[in-house]
Amino acid sequence: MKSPEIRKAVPLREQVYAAILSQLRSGAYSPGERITEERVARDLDVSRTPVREAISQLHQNGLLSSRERGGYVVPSLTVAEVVEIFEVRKLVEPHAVLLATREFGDKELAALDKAIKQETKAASSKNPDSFAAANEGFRVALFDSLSNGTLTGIIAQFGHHLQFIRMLTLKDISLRKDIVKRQKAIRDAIARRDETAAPALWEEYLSFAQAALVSAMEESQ
Amino acid sequence: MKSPEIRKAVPLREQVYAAILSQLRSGAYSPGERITEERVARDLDVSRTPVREAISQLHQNGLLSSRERGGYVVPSLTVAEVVEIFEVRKLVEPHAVLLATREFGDKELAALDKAIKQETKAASSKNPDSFAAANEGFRVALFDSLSNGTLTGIIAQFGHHLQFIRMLTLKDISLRKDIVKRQKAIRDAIARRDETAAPALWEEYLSFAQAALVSAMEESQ
DNA sequence: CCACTGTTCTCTGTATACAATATGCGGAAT
DNA sequence: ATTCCGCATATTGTATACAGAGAACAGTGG
Repeated sequence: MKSPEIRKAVPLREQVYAAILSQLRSGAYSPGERITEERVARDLDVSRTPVREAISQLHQNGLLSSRERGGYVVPSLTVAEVVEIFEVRKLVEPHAVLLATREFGDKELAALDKAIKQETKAASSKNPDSFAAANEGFRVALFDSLSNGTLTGIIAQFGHHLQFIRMLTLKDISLRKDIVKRQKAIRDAIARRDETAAPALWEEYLSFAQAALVSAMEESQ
Repeated sequence: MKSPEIRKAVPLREQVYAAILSQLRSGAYSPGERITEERVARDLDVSRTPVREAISQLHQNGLLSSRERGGYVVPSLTVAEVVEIFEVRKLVEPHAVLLATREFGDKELAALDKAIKQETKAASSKNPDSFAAANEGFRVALFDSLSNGTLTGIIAQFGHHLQFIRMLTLKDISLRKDIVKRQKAIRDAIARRDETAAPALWEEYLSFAQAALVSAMEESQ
């Protein structure tokens, strides 16, 4: 028997996906800029084929806009679109939290606690990246293990967009602390199986996050 | 000036997508069967490249399941999954109907009427295909022109699944007539801008459709 | 100086070739 | 007879080659 190495070679297309995504988040491409397969392929020193597949998936996930006659461009998210996303999140995610209050056991609560601990640790850091990662970890811990797979799939889609827009607000340290406080309250409501409070708290949290995001976007104009 | 011909060549990948989809719906592939790129490519007499892209999109839309070590298989929809989908639809679509009551003008109502007329015509036909198409037309007329693009995108995703499961129930002619009656009532509620009745009627309709579907699936076991 | 047109160049869409890996079968050894 | 090993094959992943559509641009005629 071979040693328990990583038997699963990571497909190039996924590495390319991650690479483009990280470049998008870091702002290496500016909104409206055209993304060409050839250039990405040269930059990453792979052939066009995996690049093409990665770009296609990015597009399916809403992280790249398609041009009229083929090709893709970096999307620019408007305030109106952010509001749209949050409207839908408020429709869907509170119900997911309700499921969590019904379904979560010790293991899931522990995952939540772990994410909250990481957020707490990262809350005062100068660089918001680690907090953003912990924040995403909380989302995953909360939504990814629910029984309704269709629901988790849709919520995961929002996550793709969030990777983009989250960074706009998380520079503010007092805001981060507020987020952690709210998430702790939600965790406790889930722990005591409070089917009324937990979804309501999450909806409040969404409204709060939406307001912070919108004002941050309007300022940065 | 040139004549207004169709300047937009339909990409092969989209033709392939449509071809596979139609074969899936017609039951040419049985659930659990493996789909190989080469076979589809041979059948349609194109190269593997567009086939590969079409299959990838089918998978992203949930119409093909991925296997553990690469490859795809025809998914088999269980009753539990159908219930999941309808749970989420009931969460999202009534709100979309609410938007419709606020936003629809004469043009959108006319589109609804046209779809209802086509459904009426097809209601008594022996073969359910034309009714299924008209039913999808109603969905498009109702949901595709709303202001919240994120919402319409998510609802469109459900449509992909519906293409599969709709056929299970539409053989029943009296059921079709019931559907048309309900959709007329919803159209009227939207026309008189009844923001309470229209979403509620749509939710009832969903519960009704869900029940019909579940019992049809349990019978066909 | 402006408009038109032909050319060139860039980019995507599609095909094909090559590589790597799983899969299934058959034979040999115990 | 059964199990294990190895080989042949099937299938996906990646690279490269080729074709066609637009876009930019320069040159020419008005």
